[in-house]
Amino acid sequence: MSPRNSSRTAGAGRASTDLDGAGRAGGAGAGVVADGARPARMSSEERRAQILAASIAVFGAKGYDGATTDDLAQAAGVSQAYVVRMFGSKQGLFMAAMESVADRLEVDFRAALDEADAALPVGATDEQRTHARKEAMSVAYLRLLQERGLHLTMQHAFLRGGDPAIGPVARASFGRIWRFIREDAGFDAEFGKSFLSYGMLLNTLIGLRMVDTDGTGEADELLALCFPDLDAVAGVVPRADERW
Amino acid sequence: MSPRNSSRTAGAGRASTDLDGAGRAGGAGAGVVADGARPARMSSEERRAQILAASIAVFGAKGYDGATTDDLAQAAGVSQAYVVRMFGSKQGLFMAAMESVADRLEVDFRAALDEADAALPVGATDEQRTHARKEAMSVAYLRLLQERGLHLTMQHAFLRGGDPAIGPVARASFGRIWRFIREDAGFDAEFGKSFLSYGMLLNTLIGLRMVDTDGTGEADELLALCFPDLDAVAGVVPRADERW
DNA sequence: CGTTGCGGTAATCAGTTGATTACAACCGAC
DNA sequence: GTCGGTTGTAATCAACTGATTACCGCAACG
Repeated sequence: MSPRNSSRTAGAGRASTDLDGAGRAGGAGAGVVADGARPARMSSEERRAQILAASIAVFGAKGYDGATTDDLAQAAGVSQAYVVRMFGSKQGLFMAAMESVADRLEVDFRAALDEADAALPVGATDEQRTHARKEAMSVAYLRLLQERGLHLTMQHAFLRGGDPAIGPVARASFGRIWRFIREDAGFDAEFGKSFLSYGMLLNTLIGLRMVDTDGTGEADELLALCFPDLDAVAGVVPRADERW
Repeated sequence: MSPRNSSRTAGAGRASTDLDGAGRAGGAGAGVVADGARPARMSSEERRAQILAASIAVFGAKGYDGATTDDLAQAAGVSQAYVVRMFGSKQGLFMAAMESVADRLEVDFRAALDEADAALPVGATDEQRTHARKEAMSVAYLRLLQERGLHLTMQHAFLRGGDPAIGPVARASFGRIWRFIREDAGFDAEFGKSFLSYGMLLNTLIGLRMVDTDGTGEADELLALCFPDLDAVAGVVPRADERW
């Protein structure tokens, strides 16, 4: 009966009425294009990446239960039916998103450590090296705030340990990060604990949208302690009024 | 048409997780009773407390979006319509639950500090006293694991900063705890930060249901570091297979 | 040329779910 | 004993949502 929620259909508008110019887009490039933009056909691999990125943003803002497959689809610019089919289910998409997040964390951490090593002056002590590497980890973690929703998607996943399907994936992701810190990076357990603690506190402050709520200043003393460069962060972090 | 989900009605549904003693005795009988038992009429104040306790357990396990008003009602042993009417809306109930959690945290922290002071040997140094008080905070926080769902309800609330109604309540609760640590308890900001960090990491591990998943042992080195008495905790914390 | 496969959507279904309404049982006060 | 405020419920509504189905259009290929 009802045409379903107005925007359940795919974003780019006119789909079926395509008859007109029907133009066609430059095949090869498959650019992101904006313009008056065509729906643009792309490889399923590209679409997959696009949907994953959009999902991370949306899941981060609304959580697993709070995000509808329609939200996800709209954010990615495709139809609701498509996301469901491509990932089998909303659950499948969430698990893929979480794995994507863990991948990204590992990649960025590894790169940060390599850079820290490369930037080390010749003849630096082990202690100096370790310190630089620890610092690099934190910086990398904060820099990832630019990846919309990454921290919060992770946080939402970490609350779903009781889900028979998602739980194992979430634990595995957490486990990977821990293993990276201990084995690949070679930090001691004590640092591992405090680094993760710090990370979870940051995630919490972000989830609370405390960075920015310039009003009350509930605990901006804590904010200042947690975010070395608060101003820089404030421009990137999700705002309180931004439902998403 | 359909009589709604079988258990949407109240029925003699078992009282929530909390022992029957629950909030305390007080009232004349108000037995929880089992038997063939009548639902038993109670004062709205008692009901309110009962629903709140049940809600903390359920919201902790399923989150705000994941918990249905029917889940909440069943856990409290009342009808779905009743919880909605008593708190106005599911949102209202969640906000009340979060405030209840913050109250409980503050009360227990305060009591723990008082006890620590009382237990201090005469002539103890300031440093000894501070150390004992810090230790008492952590112990109190872990002991609160017995309050089913408290940590996870908090954690869920901390992810809803973007909600126009819940966000302010969540931030206020967090702010209260921070203010308690800094002003009432008088700890320095550095401790405040590391205490909260530790707390958020604990909440994460609990949300992941990592305590217990005896299987993989993803990161039990970390668990051992975080939980001073892991065995004691394992009996209380929600298990992975326990959807709620 | 046709046909086969794939990217992609509209329409729709079936099950949920928060809220509302109307009504029932109970208890204390007068 | 009955009247009124409460405690509490069954039934239902209207909206939403994840998934499924059936279909469209393009491109490459033989």
